[in-house]
Amino acid sequence: MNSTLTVTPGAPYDFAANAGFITHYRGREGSDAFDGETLTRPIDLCGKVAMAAIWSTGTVDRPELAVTLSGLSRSLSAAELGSATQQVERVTGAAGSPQPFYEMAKEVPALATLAERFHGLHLTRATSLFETIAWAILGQQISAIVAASLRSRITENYGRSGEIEGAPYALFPHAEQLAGVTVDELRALGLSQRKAEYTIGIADEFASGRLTEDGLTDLDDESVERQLLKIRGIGPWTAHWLLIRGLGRPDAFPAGDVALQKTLGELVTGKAMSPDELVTYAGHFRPYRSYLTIYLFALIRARRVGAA
DNA sequence: ACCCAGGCATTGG
DNA sequence: CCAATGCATGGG
Repeated sequence: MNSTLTVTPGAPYDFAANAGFITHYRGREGSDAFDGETLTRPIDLCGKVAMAAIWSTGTVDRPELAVTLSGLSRSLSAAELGSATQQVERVTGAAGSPQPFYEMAKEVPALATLAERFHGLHLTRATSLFETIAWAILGQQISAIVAASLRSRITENYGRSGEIEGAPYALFPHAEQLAGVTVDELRALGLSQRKAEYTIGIADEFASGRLTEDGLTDLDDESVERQLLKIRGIGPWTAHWLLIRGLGRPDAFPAGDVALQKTLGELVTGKAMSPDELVTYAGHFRPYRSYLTIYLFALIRARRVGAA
C-alpha cells in the first residue's frame, strides 16, 4: 500500500549535496541514510510511521524529487499526504534558493569558489524545532561522534522504533515522551548534569505548550532569538543555529563560532577573524547570511572528512 | 596521560 | 563587564 508524491525544489538544487549534508552526522543511526542515490528516512504521521524513499528525477537546474512512502497498511488521507509532503519539503530544503547568495559571493573570489563547490546546496531543516534544540544541546562542545551516541541512547530508551519491510527505524522522542524523565535517568545514559537538566527543561517547555514551533513562525528573527535565549541551555550560538536549521530562516549567523572565525578569515584575509570582524564581514551578506553559514560548515565538514 | 570537540551558565575578579 | 572553570564522552 505505497503512496508516492513529487516535490519540486527551487533551482538550483543538487540532491546529492543536500542529502549528504542531511545525513552527515546520522550515518550510524541506520534509519536515516543516503546511498548516493536514494535518501531514506522515517516519516512520522501522527501515530503511524512511514519510510520515505526520496530520489532525484530532475537536474540541478530543473530539480524534481520523487518520494515513495512504504509501510502503510492503507492509503493515506489527503491530510496525511499533505503532512508527508510538507515534511519532505522541510528536510530536503525544497523551499528557497541559494541564488541570491551566489550573486553576493561573486564579489569575493574565495567565496565564489566556495559557492561553486557546493552549488545547489539549500537550507535543509531538521524534523522539528524540539528535536533540533535537543540535538544542539547534546552536541554543545563535544564531538559529533559522542553526541550521536548520546542521541542514539535517548532514542532507544524514549523514542519510537520498529521495523518497516525489514528495515529498522528509530525516531527521536517527542517532547511529551521526555517531559517526565528524571535527570538521573539521563545521567545514566551519559549526559552531564547540565545537559540532562537542559534537555528535560526544554522537553517541559514544549510539552506544556509554553514554547511551540507555530508560535514562532510569525515573529521576526530577533524576537525568535529573544524567546530562545530565555531558555536555559540556549546561548547565542545555539539560537542562531536554530534559526537556520530548525526554522529555515535565511539570515542568521552564529558569529561566536570559532571554526567560522578561522575558516572565513582564512578564505578572505588569510588569517582568523575576531568575532567582531566576523560580524562585520558577514553583514555584507544580509539578508542571506544563513547560506554563508551552511556553505562554510559544508567546507569545514568536507575538510574534516578529507583529513580523516 | 593528556587534549580537544560547530557552548553554556556560573562564579570570581 | 571580562576571564576562568566545570561539564561528559570518545578519538587522536
